[in-house]
Amino acid sequence: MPDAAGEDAWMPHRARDTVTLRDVAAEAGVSLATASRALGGGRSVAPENARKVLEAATRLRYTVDASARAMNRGSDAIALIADDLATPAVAAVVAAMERQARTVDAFVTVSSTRGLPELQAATIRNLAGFRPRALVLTSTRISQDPAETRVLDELLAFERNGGRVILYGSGSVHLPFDAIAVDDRGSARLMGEYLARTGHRRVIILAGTRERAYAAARTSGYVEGLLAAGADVQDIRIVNCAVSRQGGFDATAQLIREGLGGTDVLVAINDTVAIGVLSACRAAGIDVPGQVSVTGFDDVPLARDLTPRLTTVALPFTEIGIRAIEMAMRERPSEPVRETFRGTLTVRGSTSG
Amino acid sequence: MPDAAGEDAWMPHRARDTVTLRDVAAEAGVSLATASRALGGGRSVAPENARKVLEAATRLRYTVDASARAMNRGSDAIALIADDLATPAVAAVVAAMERQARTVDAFVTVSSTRGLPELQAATIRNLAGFRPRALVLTSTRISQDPAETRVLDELLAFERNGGRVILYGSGSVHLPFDAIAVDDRGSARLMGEYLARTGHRRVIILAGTRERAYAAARTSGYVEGLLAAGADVQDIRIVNCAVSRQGGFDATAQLIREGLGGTDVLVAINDTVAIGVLSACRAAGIDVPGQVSVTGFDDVPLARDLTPRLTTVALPFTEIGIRAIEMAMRERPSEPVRETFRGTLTVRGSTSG
DNA sequence: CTGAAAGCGCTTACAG
DNA sequence: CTGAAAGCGCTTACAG
Repeated sequence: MPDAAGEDAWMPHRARDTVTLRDVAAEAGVSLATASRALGGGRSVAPENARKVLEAATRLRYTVDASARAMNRGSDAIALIADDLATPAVAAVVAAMERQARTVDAFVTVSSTRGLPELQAATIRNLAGFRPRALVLTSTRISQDPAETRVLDELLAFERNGGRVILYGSGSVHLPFDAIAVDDRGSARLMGEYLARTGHRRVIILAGTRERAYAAARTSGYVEGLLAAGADVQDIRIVNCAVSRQGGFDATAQLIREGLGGTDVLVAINDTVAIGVLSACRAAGIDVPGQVSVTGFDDVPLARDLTPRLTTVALPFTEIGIRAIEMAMRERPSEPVRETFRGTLTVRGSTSG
Repeated sequence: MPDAAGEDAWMPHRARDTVTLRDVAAEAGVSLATASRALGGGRSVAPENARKVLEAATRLRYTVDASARAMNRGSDAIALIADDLATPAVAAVVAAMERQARTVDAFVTVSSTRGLPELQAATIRNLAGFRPRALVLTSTRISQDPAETRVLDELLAFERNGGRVILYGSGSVHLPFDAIAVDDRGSARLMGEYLARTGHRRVIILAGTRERAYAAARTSGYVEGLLAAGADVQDIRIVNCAVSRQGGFDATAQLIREGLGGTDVLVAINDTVAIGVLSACRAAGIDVPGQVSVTGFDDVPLARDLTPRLTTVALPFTEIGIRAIEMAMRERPSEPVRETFRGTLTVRGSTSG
């Protein structure tokens, strides 16, 4: 601590330079190397010395400088880049990642990009500067934007420099990185089959919008399942809507105005839309599931708290978060690994039958 | 690049060592120092050389090592620690912070702690290791937990080591750090006055729970305003509820079951609770604002999309985010600075009068 | 404007 | 098990 006035050491309330490993070593009466080993790897240090160092460290409130450490042994940070952190599904995955990371001495950092390719690329580049162990990218937005290739470039550059890249989401199937995917189609199919099996025949699918990566897959899955279990393609109607509570509300209100006719079920592209659907039904005095069933997809925490409780397809967010960390922590495999999760049909109160 | 087989340079698909500033300098035919200056400060470099360096850097896809840079000139990261990132109010502040940070070449990192003091302390410690420029802590949870003092200790230690600490939220008024506060009481008072002025006399306040730092202040403010504008204390009822959509829903459903009597308005502690209140009213066929008015607090983005649109107190989240960054970027003032924001009464469709 | 050199705070072969 | 020394990738006085 290069301090002109030695007196400063006695004035704990004055701002001072950071306490450094050198200070700890001095305080403990050992060499820098020993202090480092005692706090770091824990490799071969006399118990007596280890104790002295630990004590000195806590006495001095020493915190290792993560930058300096990262320069030598690599970072233990894992950076997640998502469109929007306030989405329940993303929040669930993040929570699981954080929990899992703690068990392997890693550290999760999150950033959001609103799904904008330029911002994604810039964020990757920024984060890459920290040389994190891995970058986990998840996006529900599809785009043919030229900026998209910049995203790919940045990812490749990061990997070339030794970082791990993990993709999560149904897009980007063709990219040369480890990936965690959700079998949206197969999962949605389970819902379609269940609905047709329980007598739902006239179906309206609130399919979201094309720029959502999962929209087409889920919609196809719904239709497939319905047909496979006996529904008639003539009785299935597909309606687009904004992917939000409000989008579900508006689309449903509109449908109600036009007349729901003999519709048996409103199948939403995800839980958030389904919540809007339920609100619109309630607002119009339509009983769910008495007059019409409603279903979602995701099983966000809120889904089981709604009235009625929402029948949906539960995605294993916790496992996904855990797996993402595991992939991030292991060496890069020779071939990209792709792991697919399927959802579980979760029947609750919003469907009849 | 210490590479045994020089041939590797010709095999772009093989993983290689990170490209370093030394490589850029060599490629540009200048010294390390000049390369550093051209990319870093921009201080005094011949235009010709600057161009060469920039070109070499992009050609080599060079990214500065943030750790190495941080060791020399300090980090440009600002770390936000919140209870829960998926809260709309927090999300709004984070978005504003990120945007503002970009304008000052800073970088926002976020972490969540579920409001648990142990996790808060551990997170502060972890992040402190990265020597970020500042730590912005926001928590809505109050606790007399002994672990709370560990939080304080970590914060002090971080500051002692030269970091900036910014608190945001109505708790922790007494702590010796720069703070951004919301005048919950004064803001709520505006709502109370408005309601009494527009003829609302029989009032039920859905006051949340005690462990929310802002609950008591807002409730007091509501009452104060109501009384100031002519309401009778006898006609004001305070009901606790969980601070969530479901909490608002349940409490309201219960009230409806007991009979709302001549209640003129249901005053929620925040918008999220108000959303639950609206749902419960809708479910019970109670017209808002025809039969009863409903109000919130925060003005989350969703508030204006509800049916009816929610009358609420708008908090200036964008300004708060901007201010937080500004405070984080400037030198520590000799005395802690405390800045208070007041909300704006925002009348929309959910109140009569 | 430029370069050689010292130094940021750590970790880790290397030789005891 | 331990310490002196080299080195991680940068930045920044210091002397031209």
